[in-house]
Amino acid sequence: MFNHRSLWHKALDASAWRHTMEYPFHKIEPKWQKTWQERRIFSPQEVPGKPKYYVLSMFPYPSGVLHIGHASNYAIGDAISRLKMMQGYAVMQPMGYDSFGMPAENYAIEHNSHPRITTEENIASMRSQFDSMGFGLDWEREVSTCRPDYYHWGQYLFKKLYEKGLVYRKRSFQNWCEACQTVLANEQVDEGRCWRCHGEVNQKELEQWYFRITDYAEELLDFSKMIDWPERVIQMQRHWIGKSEGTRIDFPLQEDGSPISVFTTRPDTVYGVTFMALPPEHPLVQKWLAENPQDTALRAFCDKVINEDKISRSAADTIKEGIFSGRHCINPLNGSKIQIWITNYVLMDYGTGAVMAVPAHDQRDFEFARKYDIPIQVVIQNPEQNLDVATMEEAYIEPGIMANSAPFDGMDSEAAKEAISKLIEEKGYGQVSSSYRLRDWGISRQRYWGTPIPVIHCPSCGVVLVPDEDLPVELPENVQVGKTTSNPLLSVPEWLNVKCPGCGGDAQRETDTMDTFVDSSWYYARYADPHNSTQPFDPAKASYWMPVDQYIGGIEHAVMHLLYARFIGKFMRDLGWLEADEPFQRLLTQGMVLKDGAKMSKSKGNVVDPSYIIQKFGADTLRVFLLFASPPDKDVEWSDDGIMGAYRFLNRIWRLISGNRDAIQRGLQISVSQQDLEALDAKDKELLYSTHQAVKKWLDDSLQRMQYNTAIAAVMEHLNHCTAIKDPSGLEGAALATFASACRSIPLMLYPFAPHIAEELWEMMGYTQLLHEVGLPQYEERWLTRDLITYVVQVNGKLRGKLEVAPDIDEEELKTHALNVENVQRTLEGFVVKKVIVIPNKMVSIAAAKG
RNA sequence: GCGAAAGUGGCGGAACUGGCAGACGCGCUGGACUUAGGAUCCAGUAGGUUUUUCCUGUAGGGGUUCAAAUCCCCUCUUUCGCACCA
Repeated sequence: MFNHRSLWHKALDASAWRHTMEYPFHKIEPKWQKTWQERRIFSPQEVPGKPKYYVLSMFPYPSGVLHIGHASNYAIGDAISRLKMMQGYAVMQPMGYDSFGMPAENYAIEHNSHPRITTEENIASMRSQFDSMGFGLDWEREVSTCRPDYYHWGQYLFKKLYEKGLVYRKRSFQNWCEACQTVLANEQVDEGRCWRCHGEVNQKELEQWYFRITDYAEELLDFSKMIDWPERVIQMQRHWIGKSEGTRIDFPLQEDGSPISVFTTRPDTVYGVTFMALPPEHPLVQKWLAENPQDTALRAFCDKVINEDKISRSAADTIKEGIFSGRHCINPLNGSKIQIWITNYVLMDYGTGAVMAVPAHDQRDFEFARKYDIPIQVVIQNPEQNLDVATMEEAYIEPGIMANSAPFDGMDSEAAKEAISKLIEEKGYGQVSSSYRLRDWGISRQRYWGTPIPVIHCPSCGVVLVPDEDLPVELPENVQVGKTTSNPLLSVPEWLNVKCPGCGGDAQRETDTMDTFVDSSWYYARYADPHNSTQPFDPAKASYWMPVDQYIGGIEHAVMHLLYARFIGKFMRDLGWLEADEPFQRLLTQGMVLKDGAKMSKSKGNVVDPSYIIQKFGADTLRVFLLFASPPDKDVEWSDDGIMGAYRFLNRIWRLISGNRDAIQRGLQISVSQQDLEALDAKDKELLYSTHQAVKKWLDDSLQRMQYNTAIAAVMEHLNHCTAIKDPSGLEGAALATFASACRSIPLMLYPFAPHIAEELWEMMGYTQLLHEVGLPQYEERWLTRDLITYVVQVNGKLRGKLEVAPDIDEEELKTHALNVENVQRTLEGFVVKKVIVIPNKMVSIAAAKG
């Protein structure tokens, strides 16, 4: 907590109490939270014709403790939400819990309890912490992914995907985390380690369920439907999908003519193929192994490579190794005989899982060929320096002039790419195609605490989907969590063994559960109709609320969650459940809260507990600090002094308004004419100008730019102007009215950031409406421009004087004035004026040369 | 290695389309009120200087412009993403 200073611990010391600044946030905050809740202002209904605004912050895993990062994240969402409420939108800001998954299971093991119990306890505890922050969340729409009424529809969605051919099962080598005892999707492996526990990941052959996200690869590359997504996230997704265009070519095997398919982006190098590279996992290799059990050298090599962990195998600097298979295939273009090698550097799950190796023009193939003395054939000549196989030290990967490529010799290689592809298609050797880095999404997890996959395995019928009327397939309760080494659901026979819905014979349930990213890939739509018990949601309600107007979450979800959610969103659209092509119109990736430059974590011992801050300084202080410290998409550096600054700011406001309560109330009753205002003396008129300017800046920063730090700065600046008025109670007439209306704007501008104190001050001024009903503060154009404008005068780019003139001054007159400024005259001595440039309302710039 | 973003006081950060660099806050310095200060109020706070008067200054170097933190080129540093993707 506050370990580098102990100042505030003294704040609770009674002897020092009387001098400590203090506004009654302890009373105010619960009061308004209760009022909001009673009046249900955060539970919007669908009102046809009323514009809606859907603000969604990524739902948390219910750890039981509200972290400062949550506070920061949801403070941003709440600011947007309340701003939109002031603007008159029907605002929905729901909240729920991503409550399935390993952490919940591990937490229960740790506490020797059941995840259902610990999860519900944690949810209750988080709920009260959310409320103590004063977030405007619609709890009537709460969802929790681990409850049967939610995962029922996840199972239903699985069935729909299955029926549309987007689910399949495949036996293959998987990323296996030994610590978590489960498989991981490729996206969940980070530098060869588990994204959650950072344990080592190795390869295990398993049968797994997959979602065919690759069917949507092309559409997922279309980002044109988003209004405002960070370019960074789009780039990351684009790169993750990794489309490359090229050609698929079939190389017939010498022995029986059956084809080996390769994918290449360099069809122009096809005459330079000198060997074929296959990974040990390739089906052909597996077939050869099965047919020739006596080939121990091949067997040993394959076993070794497959069992090598993925980190070292996939690292770019791993030494390339291979073994000659003893077999050959034929290059269909020139009939040459090509050796087939089994290697450790080809990936089974990219392209076709086989590579035509062109050592002269691919660095990896080059290294391999040099190591094993495989011939190298130059087919693209470097126009600047002739390539010689004998002396080449690296592959030549640039374009050049075709050589040793029969009919294409002398052609430019870029042109040859197309010509050769065309020839390949004409002759039926292959076809032009695209390949994606994106893999299908493996959703099976060998864990207990997840959505059961609604499938029954029947010895005679095979895979049978659980009928709709039997959904949800509920998780059994009596599982010895943490006590099983294999799939936990296998240990519950009364759940496991069922009758086949097809033939009525003995059958077994699927014991894998779904990746929790499945749960979070459609929750945004469930919020539109969270209690529907006959379908995932009513499409009519979804049509009102969807898409999400503003989605907020961490950059860590740039690829996984956001890509999966887009995929399922598009699928639900294709089913006719949703109308929008994209579920999230705008995306804000908020920054992290750092302390001492590092992410807060228990292990580093630099965690700040938000409830401690709320208790000492109030939720409004915490929110103002978090929003003021930096723009929403940047990291926030935690600062104890910064908290004090925010607290001081709110106290100053409190003193200003509560201290001048009567004057303000009186001033608000006075009706003033335009003439009265025009006649104000300079000091009071200045307050009028600065009020309108502050409101304008505030509106701009908070609504257009979503830059709350500067919006709050505008309020602070405005406060400074208000407190500069020394004796407000002595004011009267238009001057008092001006002061009162300057003060009146403060709660309005504070509301999205510090809603409790804002409501209290508003009430103190004698108003009875809640602030979101009042609407946004307004400004008038007239009071943005002062009677006199200050022009800066520059000579050759340097500030040489200032000029106070009327806003409607004639340009020529202004130039004359500028040239006559004393200091300007002095600077211009010995110079000839070449040009005078006027920037309206800002400056006069004089270009002069020695003369 | 490839790609992207960023670099501004002691600190967090402002400066939106090129137009007074350092808004606002923190911290610091001095003062006021005080038994006291961790409250509050006032003044100051980029560096230098001849301290109402000019010079330098937005990672460094060049360029475009009347005018550059902002645009262009090169270099350096940091962060992030990807990393045998054929």
